[in-house]
Amino acid sequence: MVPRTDALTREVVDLIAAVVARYHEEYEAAAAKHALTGAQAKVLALLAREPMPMRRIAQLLKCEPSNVTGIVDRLEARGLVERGPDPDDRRVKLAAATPAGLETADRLSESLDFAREPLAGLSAEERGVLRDLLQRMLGPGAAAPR
Amino acid sequence: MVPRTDALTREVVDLIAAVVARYHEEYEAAAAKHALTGAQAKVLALLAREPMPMRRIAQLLKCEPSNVTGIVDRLEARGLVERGPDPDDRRVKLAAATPAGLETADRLSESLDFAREPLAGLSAEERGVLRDLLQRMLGPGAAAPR
DNA sequence: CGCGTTGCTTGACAACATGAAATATCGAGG
DNA sequence: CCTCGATATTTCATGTTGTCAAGCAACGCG
Repeated sequence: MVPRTDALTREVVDLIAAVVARYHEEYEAAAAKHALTGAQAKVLALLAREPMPMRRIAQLLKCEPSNVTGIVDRLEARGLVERGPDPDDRRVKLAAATPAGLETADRLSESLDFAREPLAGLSAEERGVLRDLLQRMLGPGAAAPR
Repeated sequence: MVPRTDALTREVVDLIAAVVARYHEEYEAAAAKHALTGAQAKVLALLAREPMPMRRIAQLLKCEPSNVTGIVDRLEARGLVERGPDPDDRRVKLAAATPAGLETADRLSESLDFAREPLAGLSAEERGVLRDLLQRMLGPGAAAPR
């Protein structure tokens, strides 16, 4: 009987699981350094790039809008984020990072570039190969969202 | 000024972030199919391989033992897991999957082999290269825990 | 035996997550 | 203009995950 999944594929899947675990660990640790949770760090990073409606945050986080309300509440309570009106639609609230929020986001992004250190062990050529393989693995819709 | 992180590395970091996001999505979705949360699925998968003390589950999940108590409670309430005594140490409780738990874990693992499909687009040779690169990226302590 | 350590649970609490219901606004059709 | 369905956000209830501190039972060493 042919195994549904061959040994090599399984090995790669396990390695990916290890990468995922490691990524999370480092992400949470980096966020914690600034007294943020992972979810808060994600939202702050988004808003540091560009203000956006609550609804859009929920879409990017793939969660319910009612959840975003709480996360932004907590960021706002700490002065890292502000809610403002959308001039074009009074239903919408635009969340935006405050100057303090931008500053925190900056310091955060320095810590949370996971794999900068791990990747250092790879030559530029190898990083290129890795990029191509990951891109093909993720398929066509893998425009990097930075 | 030399950028702290070059464009290629940043690209790879973004791709890894995308892989992590995708992995999570699919993992949660697979777990939800069996009315399990991600954490419950992880614990069940561990116990399907081998019974183990609560303490060890906490170590593998990198969380507090008191947290594991709740997760195992919920799995036990659904008859997927059982707590038994450790013959060698009466402080220890060995958690083990029940037959129903094993069955659920089996069906689960079929859904949650992330990247089996994505990896299909890669040749065996390419998967080998990917494995080597990921291994080197993760460093020496990357023994696959399956 | 006595005592520090270990394994697990309990309780209080915060964050995250979902779903349903309430409110306000928008936009299209009559 | 007015109604009515759709959309954006919030609030509330509820459940799961996570932490930490405290408690209890059992271990094992001196």
